[in-house]
Amino acid sequence: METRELRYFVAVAEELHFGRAAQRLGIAQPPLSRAIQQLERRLGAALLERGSRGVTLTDAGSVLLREGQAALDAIDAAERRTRRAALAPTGRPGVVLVTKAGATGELLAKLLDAYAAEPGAVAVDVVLCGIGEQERLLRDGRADVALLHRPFDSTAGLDTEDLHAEGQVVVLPAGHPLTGRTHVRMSDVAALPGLPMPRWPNLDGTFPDGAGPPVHNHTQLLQLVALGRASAILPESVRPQLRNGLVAVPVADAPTVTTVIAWPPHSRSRAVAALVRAATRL
Amino acid sequence: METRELRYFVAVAEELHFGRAAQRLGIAQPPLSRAIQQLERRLGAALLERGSRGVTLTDAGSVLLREGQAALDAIDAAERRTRRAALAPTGRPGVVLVTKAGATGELLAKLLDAYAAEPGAVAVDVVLCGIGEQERLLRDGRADVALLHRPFDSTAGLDTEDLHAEGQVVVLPAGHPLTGRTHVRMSDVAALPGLPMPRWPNLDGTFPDGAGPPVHNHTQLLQLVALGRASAILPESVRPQLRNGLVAVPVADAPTVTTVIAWPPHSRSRAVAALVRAATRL
DNA sequence: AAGCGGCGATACCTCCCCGGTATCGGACCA
DNA sequence: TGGTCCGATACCGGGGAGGTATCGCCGCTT
Repeated sequence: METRELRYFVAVAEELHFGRAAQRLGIAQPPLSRAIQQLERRLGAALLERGSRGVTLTDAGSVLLREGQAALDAIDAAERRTRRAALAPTGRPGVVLVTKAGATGELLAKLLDAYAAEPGAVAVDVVLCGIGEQERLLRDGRADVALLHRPFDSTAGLDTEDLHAEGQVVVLPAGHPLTGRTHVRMSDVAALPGLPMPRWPNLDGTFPDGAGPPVHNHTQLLQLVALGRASAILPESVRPQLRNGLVAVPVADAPTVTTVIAWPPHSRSRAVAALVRAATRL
Repeated sequence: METRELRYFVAVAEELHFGRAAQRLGIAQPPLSRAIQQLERRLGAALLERGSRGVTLTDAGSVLLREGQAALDAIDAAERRTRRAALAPTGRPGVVLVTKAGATGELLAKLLDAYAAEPGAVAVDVVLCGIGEQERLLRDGRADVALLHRPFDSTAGLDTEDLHAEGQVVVLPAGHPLTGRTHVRMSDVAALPGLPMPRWPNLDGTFPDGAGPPVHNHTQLLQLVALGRASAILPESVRPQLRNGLVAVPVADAPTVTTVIAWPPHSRSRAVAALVRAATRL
């Protein structure tokens, strides 16, 4: 199977429309139709159901969509990492570390310090990205190592090492009745009148249904809490970042948040290994 | 990057010889040279060092070899799994389970029984393969789920669930002085005169250097032990398989062997999920 | 030192296949 | 029943992949 065919199929499978897929690929529609037919013939499998109501995926098509996306990511990763390796004349390319904006501030600073103090340390580019994007950045080669937070971030398909575990707190506007308590339970928070949990965007940018206000980052979120429009359950380590007017109360039965360092499983980079070693020694 | 280019590069990088690589690929040498040059130009990276003493890999080339092999495996997996999905008219393709020949006999039987008793169970093809091949079978789509043994098998890049932990025993010919002991230590075994540890083949079929006899499977190994030519450290569960003339003595400080069930991280197969659930309930 | 063999690069040719334009055919709709 | 939306088909042109022949370089031989 050629990557061209895979890219074509993934485009059609995502758009479920030959015309739009062709446009997105920058080619005309007829060659796209032909390429997909040819792919189906060579695989001996019907991938798409062409109905008058548009195009739908067959079971085999769904499999190829998932597996094909993973394969295309692997190819992108190969290309990117090769380019990066070639840029480093010393054989010591820099490392790209990715983490969520607004999280792990202190831990990240300590990690960078500890690593920089090691002999043979190389430059570390820190990339801050949106929710849920880290795994993709690691898989397609735009990043070499990530700081993730279980159970929020998926670590499937990555090698990880646990760094830090912490409980969670509910962040409330100052003066809220619950702020007097030494701790609360999840059920207390879920039932708060007028302070719904906010909604985070899905990977495709849309928002799930629900009552809470849509938010894109932690700053927005905390501002909404301060305005009395929302409540938020966050790891304890947000406490130092809380502005005046916000109070954090421990949630006894919220799941523990574990900060982990993660990297692609077949990584053989010395720099990543050293970074992981530094992290585990923190 | 096209898979054709990747395949060509991987062939050259593995052979370190354009002529042989071309032969292996079934093409002539000049187009291969051209394709590699073009790839290097497009990546803006030197991948190979052409010296009069043959071809060597640059740093960037090493990166592309590793990443490229992973990407090609992902593409093979996409193709194979799509084909398999298309063969199953009910949307319930069979599952391919892979494990080492001669190991996990009892556990595997129990697992297959437990899974078969579940509603909606599908056919399970059991593939027995050689040492160290399981990961590759999972990654390139020839298998869907595997039984592995830590710490011998690498589980990098796979999702796993622990099933069973056991100690190890040293297998000796009956009558050997150590067979009177209730347990031994690694240092006792390492120093045994005339009973060296056997050598297992590497992934490419060659054998590492050393004193022990080369072996390919457990039957060979146990026969050599019975002949007084070798000793072997194996998981406790081999005891029932031991023929007369062989004695097992627990090794107190040998690493614990954990049997795990493993599957590709992005697997969405219902059947694999059910199999894993059945396994964890054993 | 000249010859020779091994190996990758270059030159040049051919043909396939990819992509483009024009058009068709069926389904749904007013 | 004409319109239009959408994928398939027909046909054409150009680029690129692969083949053969040959070159250029290096190291070995005697």
